[in-house]
Amino acid sequence: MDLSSIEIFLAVARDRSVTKAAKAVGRVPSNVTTRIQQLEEDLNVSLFSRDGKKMTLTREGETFLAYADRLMALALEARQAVRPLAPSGTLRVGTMESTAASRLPAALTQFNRMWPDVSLHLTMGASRDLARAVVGDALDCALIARPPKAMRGEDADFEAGLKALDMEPVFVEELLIVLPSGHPAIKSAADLRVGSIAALEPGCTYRRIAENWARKSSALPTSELGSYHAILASVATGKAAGVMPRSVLDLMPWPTSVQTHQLGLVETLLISRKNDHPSAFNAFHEVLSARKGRDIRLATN
Amino acid sequence: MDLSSIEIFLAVARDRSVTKAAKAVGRVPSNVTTRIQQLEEDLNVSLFSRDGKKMTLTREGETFLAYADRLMALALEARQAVRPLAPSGTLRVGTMESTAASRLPAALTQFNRMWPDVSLHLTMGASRDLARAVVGDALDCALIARPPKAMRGEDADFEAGLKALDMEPVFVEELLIVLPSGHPAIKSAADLRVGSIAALEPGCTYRRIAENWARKSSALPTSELGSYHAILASVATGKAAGVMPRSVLDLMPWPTSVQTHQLGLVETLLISRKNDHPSAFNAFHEVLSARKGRDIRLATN
DNA sequence: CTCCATAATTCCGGAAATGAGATTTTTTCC
DNA sequence: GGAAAAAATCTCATTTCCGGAATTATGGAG
Repeated sequence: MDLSSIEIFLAVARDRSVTKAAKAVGRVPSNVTTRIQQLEEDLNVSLFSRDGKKMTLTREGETFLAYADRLMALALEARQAVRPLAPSGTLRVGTMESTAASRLPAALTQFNRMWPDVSLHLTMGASRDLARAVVGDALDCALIARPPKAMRGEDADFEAGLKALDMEPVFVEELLIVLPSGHPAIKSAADLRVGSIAALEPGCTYRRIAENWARKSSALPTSELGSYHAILASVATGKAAGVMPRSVLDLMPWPTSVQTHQLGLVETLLISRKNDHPSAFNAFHEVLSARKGRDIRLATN
Repeated sequence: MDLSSIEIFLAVARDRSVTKAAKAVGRVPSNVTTRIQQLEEDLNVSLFSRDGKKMTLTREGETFLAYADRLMALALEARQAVRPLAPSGTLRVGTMESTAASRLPAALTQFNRMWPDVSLHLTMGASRDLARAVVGDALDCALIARPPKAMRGEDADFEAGLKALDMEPVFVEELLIVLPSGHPAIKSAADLRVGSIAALEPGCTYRRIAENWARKSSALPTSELGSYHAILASVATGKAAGVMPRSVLDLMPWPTSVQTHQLGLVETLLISRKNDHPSAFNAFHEVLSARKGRDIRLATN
């Protein structure tokens, strides 16, 4: 029994879907299928009942889920416990607005409980600026979104800066275009019936992805707003289409009255300077890694 | 982090030796070394201090040991918990005298605590007879010693019977010739200054191994006794050399006053009919497997 | 002090497990 | 009934893992 199998199991159990779980843990679906099958064979019990496309836990799966959670928690605790010098001092973490809203609350709570002696300094910003700050030692690490492969050529500086850094994927976000409530479904930016695209700062990767997508088939201007709440308010007026990951949208008070269009999946990376990993950073890294498959994914169906 | 690495870690931690741990978990020493190194790298901490040939736990190793134990226990509990139908009824287990004495007490206690509804029927006997009983459905499973490769040809019937069974190694025993207290050290059977070799029944694998060894350089008769206590008493008279695994000798009341000679390592196998694994058997199998690296090895140094 | 036996590590080749894609099958939704 | 989507299956390249041989290091005996 391998702890990575258990991580995969947890993801499938939560998402009730091989495909989604695969995205969440950064693997390919066929692989997830086989790992689950191996686990089932190893335990000699069927963990999921395959009702067509849905994967629902069997009764045995439910009981195993409880143990799986405890095993992961215990493994994390073990990792943290053997740290020779208890992390202390300050850790300067940079984060995107969206990650701060959706993913960090739980993780930071956990981290604080484990290492109360570390004082966390959170800085919000766009991916570009955060990366620069890490390179320039103004931050110890940051959570950023890297543009998808196809767009990497456009911002050579950014990419060059990343070369000097350690990077590790910790989350996967589904990036959305959010449309006003009455707006018809769209296939491409040409179908947009709004006056602008509402996004955050220019250095924001999500904004760049959206602009890149829009540019192909329309000439909409971008209107710059300060927060995701402001963006959604702007969408609510009917004048703009917003850009945000699903995890953020799911937190918002208007759950149903918006139409969305998928722009694709974007990884969130934890970046840090190579060979400069203070104990507090490693602890933070471990806490984030342990949450990989485990975060609440709110009402994806 | 892989649970098999943790099993290996536990073995090394207990034995303070890569070589012994390798035997205990049924692997080759180089492999054990690598797995420990991987674990250390993964945790980014040094678990053992290599003082020459000894492997002693570091302080971090000590704290990890506690977690390792809990992880293995939790994993076993998880396995047992998902069993769809709780084992019940009876399980007929055959065992060698030696295994019953040294290895089973702890395992059976644990098993009884977990599955009080299973009534265990223990039968003691020689490996040959036990194997026959399993084939003939007089037992559900048995713990036997298989002759080492070199001797397999001699008892074709026995080997043929095993072909029809599932086999899995669960323990490794160090087989010894036990000499009377004043007896000089020996290199081979030719150096023996006793009248006979004291062993159990003819079907006993340990006896056969000893006879095979003796035959090469002496013509000593075998005197057959009914129990290991009887054998040791016979050795104490100075007239015989006894045959028994170290784990049994270690349990005996005369710890120091005997001289021993190593005959080699012999695996203890759990055998069962193929495709005939009642729930209670699987539970028993899991309990034994989980103890692989964990049993108390008494004063090997 | 040197040689020898023992233990750990390193090195290397074959075997097994893993993961990514392509393909197939099944199900659900039009 | 057909199209879309999801899971399972298959294949292949890659990685990892394991066992055995060679190497290094240590402690003990002469």
